[in-house]
Amino acid sequence: MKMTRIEAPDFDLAKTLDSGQVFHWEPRGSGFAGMIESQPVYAEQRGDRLFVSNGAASRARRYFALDHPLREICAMFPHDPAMSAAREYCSGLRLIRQPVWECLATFITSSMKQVAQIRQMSRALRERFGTRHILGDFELFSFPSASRLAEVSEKQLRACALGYRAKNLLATARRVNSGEADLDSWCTLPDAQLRARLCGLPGVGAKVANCVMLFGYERLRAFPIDVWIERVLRERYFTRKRKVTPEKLRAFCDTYFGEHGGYAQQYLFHHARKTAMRTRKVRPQL
DNA sequence: CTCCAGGGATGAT
DNA sequence: ATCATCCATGGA
Repeated sequence: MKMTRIEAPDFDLAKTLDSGQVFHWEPRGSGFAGMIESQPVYAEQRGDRLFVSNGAASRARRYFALDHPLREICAMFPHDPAMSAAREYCSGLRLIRQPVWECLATFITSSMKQVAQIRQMSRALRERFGTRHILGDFELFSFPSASRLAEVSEKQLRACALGYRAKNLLATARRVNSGEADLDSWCTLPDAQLRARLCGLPGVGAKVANCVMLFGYERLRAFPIDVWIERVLRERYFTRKRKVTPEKLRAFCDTYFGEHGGYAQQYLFHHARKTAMRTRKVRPQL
């Protein structure tokens, strides 16, 4: 396969794709294969260089946010023990610029699911309702558009293991398809209004809205609070304090972590999740 | 087997 | 305004 070389300092492709922000990239050869918008892409990292299949360089640079000043962003994180450990563990992790609909739909399916299951649902939706592409020896499927999903049945979505999420995804797809929810035009809204619009969609609450703002709309201040982050906050920032209400957590996150709070959040999330997985493997009991 | 997962909507206090 | 419950599914 013909490849194009991209300079990619301060970037870790594998870590970025394994950090729970995007769910469809799969290991192939010595790299990864996935879709960027409607283009099939193979990407492989060698040191500070990223090699991508021909014709994908421009999209890849933007998708992987290689223009984010990562060193400066990390330097602006708060300096506390939890944050420092996460910063060191997650070096090279970047926040991807995802297509908004794909991001929204995927995170509607994410509620009360593990990352491995979100990947399975994403794959099922793509294979059944997306468009098939061939790239060398690889077969890839685009994420189905809102108009495509708007015409399938709830039963078909449940067959993708969506469970109770099927109804929400279908209802949101129909609102987007009808134009009642114009995701593209929302990119000019200030954070609070964008969040309010997103939360008006079926299956979208504060957590999913913040994920879509962060991963889809590039609102780097958005700070999703899920079960992992809440655990980190209670254990590392609110140690031995009673009456830590959701509002207190929210207020703390929105002020303490600053301008790039979403980056800080992703680093804390990835660090917590990966270290927990490791200790479970090493110590099965207890 | 039990417990839990990148939660949200709804109805009861 | 908080709080409890239910919602499907499968990994660990």
